[in-house]
Amino acid sequence: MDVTVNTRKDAGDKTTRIQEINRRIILEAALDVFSAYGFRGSTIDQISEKSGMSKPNLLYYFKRKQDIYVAVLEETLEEWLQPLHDLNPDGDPVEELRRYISRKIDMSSKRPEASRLFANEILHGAPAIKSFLSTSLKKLVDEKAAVIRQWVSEGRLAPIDPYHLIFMIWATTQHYADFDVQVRAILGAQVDRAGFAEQSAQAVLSLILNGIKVR
Amino acid sequence: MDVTVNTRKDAGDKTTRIQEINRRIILEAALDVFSAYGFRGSTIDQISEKSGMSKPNLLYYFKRKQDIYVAVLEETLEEWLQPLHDLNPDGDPVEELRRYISRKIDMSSKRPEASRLFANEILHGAPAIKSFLSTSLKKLVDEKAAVIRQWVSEGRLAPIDPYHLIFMIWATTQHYADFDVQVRAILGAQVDRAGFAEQSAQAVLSLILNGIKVR
DNA sequence: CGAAAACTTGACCAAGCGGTCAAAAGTCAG
DNA sequence: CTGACTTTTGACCGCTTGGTCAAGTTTTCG
Repeated sequence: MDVTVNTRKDAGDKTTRIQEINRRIILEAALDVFSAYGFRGSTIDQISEKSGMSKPNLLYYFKRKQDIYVAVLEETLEEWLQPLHDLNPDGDPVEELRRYISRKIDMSSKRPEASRLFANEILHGAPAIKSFLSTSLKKLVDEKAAVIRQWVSEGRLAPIDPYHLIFMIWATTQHYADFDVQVRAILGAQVDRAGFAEQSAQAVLSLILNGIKVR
Repeated sequence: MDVTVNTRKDAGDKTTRIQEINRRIILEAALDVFSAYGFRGSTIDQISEKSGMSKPNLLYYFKRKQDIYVAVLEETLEEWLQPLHDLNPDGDPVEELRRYISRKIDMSSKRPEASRLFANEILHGAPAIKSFLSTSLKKLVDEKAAVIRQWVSEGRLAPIDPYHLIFMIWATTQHYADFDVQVRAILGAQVDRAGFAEQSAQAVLSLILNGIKVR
């Protein structure tokens, strides 16, 4: 089981209208279920129930449980990496990173299931996306790390290893989604108050940006 | 299933020498297995194989799979929180935080299984330790957050919300353990080179400490 | 309309897995 | 040594779960 992030639609098997709709429904239900319980912890029955579809019917659209899982991952991956893609070498370093961090936090708060899905997958050795990580993802990160390194060498950012900076941004921005129950246990009801997301964003932003600003 | 972090040894049932030894063996094997596959993803057979013990024998020491899981969590929790416990209100703020971060990174690099065990548990809603999180852990964090807040109000640290600071320290220090495969996919072999742990520690330390130093 | 294709489902199967049990093997105090 | 105990195990059970299948229903399109 491994993802190549292909653009589907192999050969000439056309997808019908019903297929389009039902795949959508299944993948949405599957994201919820897989992100909550992990691959092994989720059952096809849960997904079929959540999608209001009989199990054999669900298996009609995706031959195996793994196929659903891989499809969900594939679907969400691109969206998840878009902000990093958009990091602009020609922009202002601090402003670019601020925007990157903000978008990551925004995504984590609006689609925590996606964040947890990846967290779980990677936590358990990334069996389904290992090759993706060491090809496409590595390439993207190498590219953006070079940009950051360039900024540093031009004296527009405090000296910091670009890879570690990226890891730290990932870690901090996804923490609130992945470890939500822990954050809730400690902060209680205020997590649900309006403005909490902004407040967290502000804390993360100020700490990281302070750490990388030239002084 | 829920942990109260009790000190075991209920009533007067004495533990024999053999019990002592075998429980140890089982818990060690269980940590490996559970941290790699999660609760649902692990099987009693895996644990019994890893511990070189027959399944019924293993069940002789722990009646149910959950009991093993809870015991492992319980065992590791205290150790895991020790560094935060040791944060000294009377020490130098920056020095205290440097020591805290260093110890967390050290633990993550030396016992990544423990880190992953918790990460997985929390990621999936902390079914076994939810009550612990909102009692003991909350109490500890509240206490230490007050210390940090005090430091800030005395002008010995840059103004930052202490809770978010703690979350960020957790996020960054545990990232290298929890998302090891991703880090490896991107950085390749250098992860195994001597000094990598120190290099990561340095990056995390410099960024966070820069962010909280008064200037 | 009518038939081919697409879609849906109840019933079913085999493997995996948590857990039991009774009986055998080992340990240890008196 | 012996008998009470602790420990160990092979065989087994029932439930869950991924996946199949044949037969039915609906959609599509000439």
